[in-house]
Amino acid sequence: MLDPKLLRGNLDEVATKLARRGYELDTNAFNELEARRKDLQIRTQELQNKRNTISKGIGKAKAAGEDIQPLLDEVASLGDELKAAEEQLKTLQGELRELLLGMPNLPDDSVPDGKDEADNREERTWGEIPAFDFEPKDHVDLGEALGGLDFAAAAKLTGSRFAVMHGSLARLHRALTQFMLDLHTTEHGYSETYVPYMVNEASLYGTGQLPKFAEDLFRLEGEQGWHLIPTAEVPLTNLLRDEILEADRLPFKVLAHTPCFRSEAGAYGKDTRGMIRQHQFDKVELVQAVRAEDSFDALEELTGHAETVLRKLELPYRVVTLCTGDLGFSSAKTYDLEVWLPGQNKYREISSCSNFLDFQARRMQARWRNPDTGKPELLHTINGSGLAVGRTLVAVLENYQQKDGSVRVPEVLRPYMGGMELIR
RNA sequence: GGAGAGAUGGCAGAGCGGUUGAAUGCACCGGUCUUGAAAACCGGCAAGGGUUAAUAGCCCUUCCUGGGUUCGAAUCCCAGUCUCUCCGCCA
Repeated sequence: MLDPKLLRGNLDEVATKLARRGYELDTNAFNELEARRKDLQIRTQELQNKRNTISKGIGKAKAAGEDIQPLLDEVASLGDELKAAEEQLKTLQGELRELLLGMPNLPDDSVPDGKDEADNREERTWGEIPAFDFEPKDHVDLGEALGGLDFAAAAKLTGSRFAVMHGSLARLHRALTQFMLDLHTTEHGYSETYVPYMVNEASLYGTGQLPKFAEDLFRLEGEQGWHLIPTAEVPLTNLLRDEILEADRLPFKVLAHTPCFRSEAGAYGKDTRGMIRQHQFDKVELVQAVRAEDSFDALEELTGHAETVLRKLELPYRVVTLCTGDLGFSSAKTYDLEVWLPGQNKYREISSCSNFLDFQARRMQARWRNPDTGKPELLHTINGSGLAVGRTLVAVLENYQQKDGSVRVPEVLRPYMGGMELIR
């Protein structure tokens, strides 16, 4: 959520920045709504003040044994007007809040303008794109031939966009997860965390999935309003909701390995083959919360942590800065890590690292106490995948494949695979 | 699932329908004392919002959440959430 004070004071500037990402802010409508809010709020609070003053007077008069009837008469006339004003104010503030909750974050100045992923800016590439002396297969052909990937079984058990893994590939999936967890906890300073895979609506409002993106989520039946998590970002970041951290707890760095559940509404026909786009996939998620002035450094650092996974796995990748049109709702700046997939002959997203500034923190009142002032200040939140496990498995299969259809095991994974060097 | 108890400031813990945003203790911050520290003593110390140039004043809201009663609710009523204890069931 954007700072309401920023909107009041710099509306045109905010509108200009929002326009960069294709969000049209009706400044006249906002101004009109805001003017009404101001009037109504001032009037309501005046009435409340009057009522409070008289009521206290009644208490005193009664204690002194005086006649309270004149005071009762005076306050009686207030009643209806106050009630009406309070109700109107509540409605109006609800409208303003809805508007604010539906407004995306402002893109950082360093974010390139653009319409879609074609306008993203490549920052750097790493690794050699492998040259094969045979026609490389994609992960589906490789996995099915190895007997480790079974999409037909998954379709029978559940439906499309699910996977069943067997044997060495299932183990490779687990090995990748363990490798990532160990790397980030021992070398990058994240605290391993176990979280619920279902969250309530307040948590989803906090990170920005609600109210606008309900159709992307799986909602469970029942009164509670629980949803399956689309990413561990939701439970991890919401650990800080309604909290005030002491300064010595910063930077706050946590990580979790969880399954992620996405309805993929609106993705019909997209990436229908294989494991690229599933309703359920595993991910190791990195989350940081830091002081405002540290957040862009933290974004670089966290992106580097995700890159380290790819480097240690020796998978070629590139880093792109998402353009304004491709930027996620809550993010001010996002780097995508795209891994090279020989089966598709292109780079595909495998991690997304974002700085949300105080956008999420304001929604969830996540603060830290500045010892210099003694006052709470909003945190800045940063997160990124480190990495999406399923897509990493795809990348390993396709980049490490051999002519005979076997797959070499990356060096760093061998300890997690009981020393196995080759999957055949 | 059944029965009972509870939810108050960073923590512990008082609180009669009326000058209670809330006693007291601990923690924390500042000061006095001290070579320094501790102790002792003095003072300060919730959050969110509005107004405003203001991080100054003033005002509003908040004692789990949402309704209600009342001139006035932390205190009374209703519904819900969560925690604890006992019983049942269970990985």
